[in-house]
Amino acid sequence: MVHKTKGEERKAVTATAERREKQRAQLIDAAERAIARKGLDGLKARELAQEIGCAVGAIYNLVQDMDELVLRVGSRTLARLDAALRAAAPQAPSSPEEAADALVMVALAYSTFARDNLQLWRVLFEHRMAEGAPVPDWIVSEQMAMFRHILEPLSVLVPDRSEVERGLLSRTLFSAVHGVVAIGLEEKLIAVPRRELDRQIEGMVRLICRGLATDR
Amino acid sequence: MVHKTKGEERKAVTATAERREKQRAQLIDAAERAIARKGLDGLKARELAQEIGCAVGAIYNLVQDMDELVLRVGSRTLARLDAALRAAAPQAPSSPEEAADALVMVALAYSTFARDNLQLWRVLFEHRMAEGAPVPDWIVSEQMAMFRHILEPLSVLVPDRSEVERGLLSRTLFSAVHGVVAIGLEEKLIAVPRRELDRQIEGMVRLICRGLATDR
DNA sequence: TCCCTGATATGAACATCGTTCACAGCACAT
DNA sequence: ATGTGCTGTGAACGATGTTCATATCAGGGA
Repeated sequence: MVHKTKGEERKAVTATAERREKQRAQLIDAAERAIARKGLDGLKARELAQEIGCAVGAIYNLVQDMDELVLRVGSRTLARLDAALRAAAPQAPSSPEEAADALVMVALAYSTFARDNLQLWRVLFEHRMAEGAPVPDWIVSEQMAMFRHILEPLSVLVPDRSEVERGLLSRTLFSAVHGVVAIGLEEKLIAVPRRELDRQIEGMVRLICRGLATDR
Repeated sequence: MVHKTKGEERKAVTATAERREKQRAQLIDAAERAIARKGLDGLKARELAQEIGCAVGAIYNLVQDMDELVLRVGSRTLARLDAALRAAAPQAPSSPEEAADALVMVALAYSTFARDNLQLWRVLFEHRMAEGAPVPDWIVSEQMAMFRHILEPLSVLVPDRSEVERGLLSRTLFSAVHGVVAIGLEEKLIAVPRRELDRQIEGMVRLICRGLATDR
């Protein structure tokens, strides 16, 4: 086939690429299950190959790296987390009190999600790119999207502050809640019972909200 | 040597054990340097062996595991962190205002330490025990000791709350600051400049302190 | 219908880990 | 001097991610 038109190429590509896309989905599914069950270190190329029924080498036709695979699983997790946070505070608050409630709800939803998806959630923060770390930009934008769930109630709570100020604040608030959850679920320390953890989270968020609302 | 007295045994042991202890210190030094320079993944048994001038197998006479080595490095880091936090708030505060200042100082010292010892600091939280994870109890007690730097000012700030309540609060406060620092230093997201990070930390701690002080 | 060619799948091979182990050498008591 | 128990040695082992020569296949032209 010396001469190959665009159309022929596309047809040929779509024919095989369909299978490929399906198998790629299977691969990500398998990887997701493996991580959820055995953690990030439990992800083995050979096990995945066996599970989706192909040779080890074939994986590298579906995905460039193991890193890319982890990233794609992370993307799914991030999407589910986003949905969970959205469900926690469906409509925009119309008063500072509602805003505070919304922030508490989002924070507790975050805690619940992390607990229910412990291993997958950990991957979002544990995983580090190898060496030169050319972080894909779609990851960055996905991360930013998560702050939105905090940014909206925050805009109701402190409407007088500047946009960038609220951006920083939302990031700080998210990070604080994340820290409490992360260390609370860390079994290296004495585990905190769920009730207490949720109580601490709510208390902290309310303290910050009250402080923000009554700020000079 | 059918019969060996206690004295003989001790003498024999101390003779070789002295070298061993010295070499073990060298090993931990080398591991610390390696981690500080190249991160936890840059810690290789063969490189360590070459650096301290022994065979790979000899490492396992000085240390049971690579895990134990990481733990020992972590212990050192924790000790330095403890010293840094102690230096940040030397004397016990005598008023709620001083207590709040002390907490801010400790939080900023934490941020500074994390920034200046990024890789070593990360190991404290990244590292996970293999499988059955029999976490050594000296690690736990060392971790608890860190909360003390927060617990003391907190006792001045909210002297009416119960002991256990303050314990939980100190843990929560630590976790919140840790979260802000951890995500702030994460290069997977857009890096936050140091000034802004410190400002956010101070702002958050002051908000929480004010909320605690004026709590009904 | 029958190749022939370019893409794809295969799994053995490779590099690199942590860890183990049979063996050599050494220090020291006898 | 001599044997004996400890200790250092580095080759070997078992995993692991990744690559690559080779086999297989799909599908379009005579």
